[in-house]
Amino acid sequence: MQPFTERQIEIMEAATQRIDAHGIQTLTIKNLAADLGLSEPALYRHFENKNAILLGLLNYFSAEMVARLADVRSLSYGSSAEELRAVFDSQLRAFTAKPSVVSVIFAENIFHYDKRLSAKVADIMDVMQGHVTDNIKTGQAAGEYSKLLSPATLTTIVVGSMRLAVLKWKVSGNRANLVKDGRTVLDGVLKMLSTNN
Amino acid sequence: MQPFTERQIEIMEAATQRIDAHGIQTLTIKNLAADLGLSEPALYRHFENKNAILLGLLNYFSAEMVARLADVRSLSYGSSAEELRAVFDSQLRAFTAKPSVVSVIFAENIFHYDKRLSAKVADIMDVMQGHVTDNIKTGQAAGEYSKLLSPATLTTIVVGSMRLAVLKWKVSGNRANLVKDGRTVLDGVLKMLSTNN
DNA sequence: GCAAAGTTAGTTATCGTTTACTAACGCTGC
DNA sequence: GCAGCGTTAGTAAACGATAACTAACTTTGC
Repeated sequence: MQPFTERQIEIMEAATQRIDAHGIQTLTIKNLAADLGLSEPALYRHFENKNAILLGLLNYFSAEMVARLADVRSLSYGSSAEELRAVFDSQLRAFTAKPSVVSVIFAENIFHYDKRLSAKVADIMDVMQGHVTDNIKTGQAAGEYSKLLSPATLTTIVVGSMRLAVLKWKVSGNRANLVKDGRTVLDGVLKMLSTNN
Repeated sequence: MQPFTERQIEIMEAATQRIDAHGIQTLTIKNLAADLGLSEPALYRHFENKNAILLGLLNYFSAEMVARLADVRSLSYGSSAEELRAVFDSQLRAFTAKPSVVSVIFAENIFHYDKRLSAKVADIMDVMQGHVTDNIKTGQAAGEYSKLLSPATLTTIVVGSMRLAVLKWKVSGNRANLVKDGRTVLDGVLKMLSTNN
C-alpha cells in the first residue's frame, strides 16, 4: 500500500505489541504514547486519528504477508506437499519472529466495531485460504492428494488445523516451538491426505 | 455455578448480543442499559460491576455447554465416530440456536485485558478438546481410528477444522447452514481418520 | 531559516459508578 | 384486615477519571 515512515512503523508495532500483551481495550492514545516515550499529540503528527493507526497496521502486515507468500510460491517444488510445507514454514517463522502480529491478524472479533478494519482481517484470512486451495487443487490434479474430499473441505481442514496450532502456541505464551509443532500438525494432515501412505 | 435470576440472564444475553453485533468496544453500561430499556444504575442492582456481567455470562454459557455435552456423552453409541458426530451435532445446534454466543466463546483476544475472563475462555476451549481427545483415544484403542497420528495431533486437526467451520459461518453472517456444513467437515476428517475407508 | 516533530495545556465527550430517592410488593403482628 | 416495615427494582442527577483530540508554542536538523 503506502510507504510508511520509520516513525509510523514504530507506532504501528507498539500498538500491535500492546494489543498482544494487554488487549485492544487498553490501546488508548495515552498508553500508546507512554509506550513510545512520547506525548499524545505527537502521535497525531504521524496518523490522522486512532483508527488510521489500526488500519495502517493491518495494511502493513497484510502487505508483508502477501509479498512474502508470493515469494515463497514463486519457487518451484518437487511436490504440492513440499510447497505447502514451504508456505506454512514461512508463515510460522514470521509469526515466531513477531509473535504479537498474530493477535492482530487472527482478530476478526476485536475489530468488529469498524467495517473497514474487520473487512481487512477477513481479507487476510482469504489470502491464506486462497494459497491453500490452489495448492490442494494442483495436488489433487497431479494425483498426489486424495480426491476423496473436495478442495473446499480440505482447505478448511488444513487451515483450521494450522490456525488452532497457532492459537495454542499463543495461549501457551509463545513458549512452545511454533515452527516445529505446526510442522507436526501439517505433516499429520498431509499423511492422511496423501495417496501414497 | 450460581443460579442466575431472570433479569441477570436478560442482561447477560443482551451483552452477548451486543458483543456479537457491534463488538466489545461498544459494550458500555450506557449502551447495554439502552438495549434493555433500563437506566444505567438499574444494571448495578443485578451485577456488582461491568466485569461481573462478563464473568457471569461466560460462566452461564460454559455451564450450559458442560452439562449438555455430559448429557450427550452419557448415551451409548455404536462407534466412536458416531459419538463424535453426536457431540458436534449438539454443539453446532446450540450455536445455531444462539449465534451470538459464538462471538463470546471463541474470544480469547477480546478478554485479554482481564486474567479471570481469558482464563475462563481458555477453560471452555479445554473442555471441548478434552471430549475430543477422549473420543480419539477410545477410537484408536478400538482400532476404529488410524494410529498413524498421536491423539494430540488428531485433536488439533479435529477441533481446528470444526472451529474454522464455525468461524466461516460467523463471517458469512450466520447465513450458511452450520449444522450441515460442520457435518461435512467432520465427515471429511473422519473419512481420512477411519481405518476402514 | 524553516519545515518537521516534538511539547504543554487545554477541550469536549463519555466512561463506570455512586448517591439519594421512590414506587410497588410481601410479610409481619395486633 | 390493615398499619407498619423491610425488600426489590427502578429512577434522575452527578461523581471523578479518562477517552480522543486540538490549539498554540518550542525545539531540532538540514
